[in-house]
Formats: sequence, structure tokens, C-alpha cells
Amino acid sequence: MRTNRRIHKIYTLLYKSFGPQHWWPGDTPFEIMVGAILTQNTNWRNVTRAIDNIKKAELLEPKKLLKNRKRIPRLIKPSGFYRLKAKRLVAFLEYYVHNYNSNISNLRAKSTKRLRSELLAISGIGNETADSILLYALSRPVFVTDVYTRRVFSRHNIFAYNLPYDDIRHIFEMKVPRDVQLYNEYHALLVKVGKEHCKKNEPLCTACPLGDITL
DNA sequence: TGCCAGGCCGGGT
DNA sequence: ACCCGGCATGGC
Repeated sequence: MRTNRRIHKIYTLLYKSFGPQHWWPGDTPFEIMVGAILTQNTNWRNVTRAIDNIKKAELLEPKKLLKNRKRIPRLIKPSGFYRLKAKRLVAFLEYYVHNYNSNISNLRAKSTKRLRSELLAISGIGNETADSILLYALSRPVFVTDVYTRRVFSRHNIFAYNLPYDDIRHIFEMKVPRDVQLYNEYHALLVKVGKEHCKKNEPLCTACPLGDITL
């Protein structure tokens, strides 16, 4: 079967098995951006604790958070790497407040290409974080790759685990219709199946909805 | 108890 | 162009 058919079939199977995932969990674009940084190599549950702390302090607003930057490390402590992530969050806040007056409309006026390069220029924002912000906070049709994406697709021989990030992105953006909702759901479903059936150091999983079919 | 979690950076080869 | 150590908390 051709690769684009297999990629489509995987999506169909995942959607039938798990249903809509309702990503990104977060009430506002800004909350999504903050979550995208805090979830780097971290369990989402710990991120929700950190975001709850910011909410309780009534600081989940770019300018307020930037003014209270000294409080950030303690607030986000549950999300791990908290000194490092506080710096990364501040770097992003400075970019967003100083260059865009922390106004989402000003971000939305820019092209996806431009925004990606600006986000990647911020220390602490790499490929996955930048693209998560583009897809889930700004509704741009960008395919997000994470460790689960690599695991699931490499185990089904779609591509090699270590294929460079942009190569994977280009494959999907060529072979999958550039529809924001489709990209939203596909990435969320890959995380879902990855967590449940495609764990690290467990190569085979017979209970996986993708496990016993000819793709 | 050790391993894992929705990465990224900087330095070394 | 890769490869690696560091970063840190909470769940299982």
C-alpha cells in the first residue's frame, strides 16, 4: 500500500478506536502557549498543576506574568525543570509583549513561516514547541511531531525513528490534506495511542488498534 | 525502586 | 551532521 494511504488508514483506525481528543486542553491561546513550553519532556498532569498555580495567582496574562517574573519559578515548580522553564517562559513573554503588545491579533496577522522562524529564534523554543503553538494556539495547518509520532510511525515502518524533524513535517504536509482540525486530531491521537500502546522499551503491543492489521 | 513523562540547549566529536 | 549530559518534579 502506498505511504499516503497507510498514513490515512492509521488516522482512520485511531479515530475509530479513540474518538475525538478535544485538544489542546486549555481555555485560551495564551494558556496553550504557556502549556506548550511547560510540557517539554514532562507529564501533562504536572503541567496542569503549574498552570493552576499561575491561575490561582491571577497571573495567567502576558503582561502581568512578565511583571511578576520572579514568582514564575515557584509557580511552575510542579512541571519540572522549573528554573530552566521559567527562563524559557520569560523569553517567550518578552517576545510576545515587546514585539506584539501581547495581542493575539497581531500574531495572527503574520505568516506561518515567519512566525515559526521567530519562535525558533527564542531560546527554549524548538521545533515541537513552536509547531504546537502554531497549530493549537494559532490554528495553522502544521503537523507536529513528538516522540510518540516517531515511535508509532517507525514501528509501522512509515519512516525511520531518527528522521529529521522537518523531513517528517514535510512528508505529512505533502501527503495529508492541510486541514487544521485534521492535524489537530492526528497529533492528539498519536499521543493517545503512544501512551496506551506504544511505550518506551516495549516494542510490541498486541492490544494496539494498529498492531494486528496490514497497513 | 527505578524508569518515565506531549524537549531543548550547548559543548564535543 | 550527529551524540550526549543536564535540567527536576510527581506517578506508577
